[in-house]
Amino acid sequence: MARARAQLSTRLMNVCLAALCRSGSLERAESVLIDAILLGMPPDVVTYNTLLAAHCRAAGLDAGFAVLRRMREAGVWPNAVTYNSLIVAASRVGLTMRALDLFDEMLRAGIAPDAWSYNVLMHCLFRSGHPEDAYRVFADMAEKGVTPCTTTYNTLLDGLFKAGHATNAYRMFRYLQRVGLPVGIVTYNTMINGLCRSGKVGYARMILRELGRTEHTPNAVTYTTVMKCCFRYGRFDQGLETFLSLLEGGHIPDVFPYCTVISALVKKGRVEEANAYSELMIQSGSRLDTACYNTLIHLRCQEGKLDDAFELLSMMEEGGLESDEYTFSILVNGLCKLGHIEAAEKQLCYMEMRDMESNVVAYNCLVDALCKSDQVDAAIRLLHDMKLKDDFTYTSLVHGLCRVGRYHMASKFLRICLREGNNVLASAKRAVIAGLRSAGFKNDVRKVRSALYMARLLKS
DNA sequence: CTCCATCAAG
Repeated sequence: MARARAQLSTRLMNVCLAALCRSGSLERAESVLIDAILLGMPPDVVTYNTLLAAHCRAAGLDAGFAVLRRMREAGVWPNAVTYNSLIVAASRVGLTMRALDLFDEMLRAGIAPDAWSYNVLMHCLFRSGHPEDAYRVFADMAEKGVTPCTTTYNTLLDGLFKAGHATNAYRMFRYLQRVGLPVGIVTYNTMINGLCRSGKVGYARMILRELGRTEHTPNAVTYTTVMKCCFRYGRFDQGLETFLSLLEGGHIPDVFPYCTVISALVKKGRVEEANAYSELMIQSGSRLDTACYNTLIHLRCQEGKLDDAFELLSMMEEGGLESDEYTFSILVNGLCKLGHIEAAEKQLCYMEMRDMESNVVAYNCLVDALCKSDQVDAAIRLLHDMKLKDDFTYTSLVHGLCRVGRYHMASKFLRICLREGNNVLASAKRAVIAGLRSAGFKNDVRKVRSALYMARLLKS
């Protein structure tokens, strides 16, 4: 009887704890735990799992491990949910090997992975660019007799699209429908998004129409996906209408639609409307994350209000949000466009100090700005600092070199670029060939042509 | 009662 009462109160405490964790009051959740122990309510595995997931979200994987130690000290054994949360935390920061190790550790500890374990592992492998391993996990799941759920299929479909297998994803979707496997609104959203991004707009429209004939209700994600698709394919007014129809439906519970429409407006130079929707987003009461701030900073830069942009940056950092590679590329781009090349270089230095995983876009902005202001040699020097270069890097550089008449150097970089497996825009290729020809470098024209031919062969 | 999937930012 006393035991039953203790279990009931533990359950109540867990509900309370989960609510506090959800609202971000981790400290209060911890003090509730202390009070509960003092009052004789023993924490159980759910209590610790709740705290573990919250700590992982707030402070990362190591904070999660600290909770794992605490639960072991309290004599509470971790279960599949515990490991699932840790795997997610590892996956979130790109620690794929760590996630795989945790999965193995779970097996060694005699804890049977559930569908969620397989789902999170699959997702981790897809997002780290290992689709083949993800498919293997899916096969392994079936072999171990764990039934895939909606999330499993949704993860798989999205992964197929992201790995460039749109046709396979489409077939898989039809298969799921045919055999009556779970297909929900997330599945439809995944399909519409994937088809759009892989250029199969007609198919995307077909799936959207099909969605309208089902009992599933399109949600904010559906609207955002459709909007983005419109903006992508130049149907600006249609995209804006989609946003407005979502707005008419009442309160938008999500920042995604706002960010989508604001950046589309900024790109069009319609900053007044962008400002109006920024206000709505801020007033909507949703918590602004780094992407929201980045969108707003981009808007300020585009307006030429650099002081306001940097003020937003400090607001964001004071709010406990970290700037990311998007923030830096937006700032570098904004500074360059307003002629503050040195300040842009300073931002790149900050970025180097932060040791961010991807800085190629920020570098590209500066390379492009240097090339456009005829400081091609400075751009070439900058290229040496870049760990990774892409098509944009070389397109800017090749165009820049052609503009100042250095066609030989341009052809040299074009060939380096092709050798590295990169490419440049067709306009840059034409500029090089036309330039070489006009300068009478017949030999170079031949070399460039054969390099382009080789690159095409290797592609197919 | 606790853990996963779809949409936004250059």
